[in-house]
Amino acid sequence: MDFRLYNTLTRQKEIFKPLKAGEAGIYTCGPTVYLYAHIGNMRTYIAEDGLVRALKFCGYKVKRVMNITDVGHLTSDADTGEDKVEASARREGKTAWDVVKFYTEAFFKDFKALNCLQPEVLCPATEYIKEMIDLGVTLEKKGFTYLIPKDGLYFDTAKLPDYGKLAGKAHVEGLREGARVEANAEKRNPVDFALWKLSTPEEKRQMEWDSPWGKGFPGWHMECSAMAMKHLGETIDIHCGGEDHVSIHHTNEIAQSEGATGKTFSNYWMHVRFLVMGDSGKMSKSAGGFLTVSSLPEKGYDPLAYRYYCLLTHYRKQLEFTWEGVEAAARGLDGLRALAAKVKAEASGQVPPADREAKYFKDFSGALADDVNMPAALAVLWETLKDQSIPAPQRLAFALATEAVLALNLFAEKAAEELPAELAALVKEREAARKAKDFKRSDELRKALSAKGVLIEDTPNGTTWKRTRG
RNA sequence: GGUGCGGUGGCCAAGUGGUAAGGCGAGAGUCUGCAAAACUCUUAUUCGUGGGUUCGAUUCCCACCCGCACCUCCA
Repeated sequence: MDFRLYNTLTRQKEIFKPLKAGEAGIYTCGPTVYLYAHIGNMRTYIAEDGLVRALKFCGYKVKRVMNITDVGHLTSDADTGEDKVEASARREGKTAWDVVKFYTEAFFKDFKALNCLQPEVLCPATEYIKEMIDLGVTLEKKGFTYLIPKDGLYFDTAKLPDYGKLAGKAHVEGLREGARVEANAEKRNPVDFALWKLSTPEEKRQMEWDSPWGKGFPGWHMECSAMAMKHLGETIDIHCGGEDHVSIHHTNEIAQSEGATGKTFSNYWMHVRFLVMGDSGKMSKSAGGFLTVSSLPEKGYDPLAYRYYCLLTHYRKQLEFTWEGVEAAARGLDGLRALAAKVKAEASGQVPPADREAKYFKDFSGALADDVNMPAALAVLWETLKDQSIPAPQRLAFALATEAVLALNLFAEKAAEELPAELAALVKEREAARKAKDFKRSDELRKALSAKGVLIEDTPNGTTWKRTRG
């Protein structure tokens, strides 16, 4: 089956043709570790995880490379401002290296909580300084660069005829004409960007390295070009990232890489649209109040309810975040798990291999292969699990198979929850009252428990309870 | 100012040139002391507005209205 992917470069869905049959080399822009990642960031990682898992499900051997930006990302993309990591270190009174370590660990904690697969290769930018310098030297030799004294080595975008092809020529022309105030008048073109920034005496950087141009640190775009080519070759299959990277970061990666090699940098570009906050404004790091993955359990939600929420909307459509939406997703996921548990019980221990020739299986993989259409894939799962005409063991086998791509812990055993002694006593008292047919007292107690977030359920096998969210 | 995207039932959301997946919610029934849970059923002749192409458009084209994002730090 053909795997189709929307390619930002051509603005259309294309059949994915890998460089090596059956394999996919993917580079995904990772986090800048100067602060916690927020749930908007995580939407992108969930979508990329979906791509990786979908390709694997469809039989591809995937090598995913993800960078950790631990140096060189300035507070402004115009190559001005402070290095984010250095700024964060100063703010928190830590060393830059401690900041990086702390937020890298925090990131992967969230990453795992959302069931994102660990990338095959992880690369911190600070471990690839040599590769970045080499790339700068190559570009310099080929005449793509110029040096601004006491500032840095810059890429001359006028030297690359198709500069800006990813974002669209007209778009780059718009930038060139300077809709924005140009912060650095010494640049030859407003869209030129730094390959290497020189340390300045007043700056007192914690992270800096020697280079042919002087002591300093790499420009933000350098790491992705250097590391992607190091691990995946001069041309890679798929490059992913958030939609904001189209016009600057990825455009400049292309400029650096293609300038240096003369070859196509990436055959396919996949961009995930933003999660936006409905009422509380923009989801951004600079805005301060942003939600992290840990906000979810704090509100009583399984982080995977957020994964499900993201999967419910196609990655190329803007997703508006609301707590109501998370609630609906959480209920949906609960329902899906309950359905899965029921099917498992019906299957009574039988787990045959999944029938890959069955219509539902093909529908499911077809949805994945159609530009990673997760909402459609989920619909297939729901319909299949409910379809009584399919033997339960077959449905179970299918559900288990879909976990490889949906990763929603459908069959997770719920940890036995303990109720505080006083509430447990109320549950017992109510059960006794109910047995004695004292329904008035029984209903009072049920109401009281409900007010404390405990929902009573009377089953033929006795009374049970469960926590409600709140 | 530049670029791009979207408007589908109460809400979220797939989708297609031949008459609308799925989820949440809601309503009815079964069950229950009553509930809850579960199960069954129901819930858009209609896809922003106005034109056009077509035997036929929600799906293609044009115009318009509305909303949003990116180009500032973002994924």
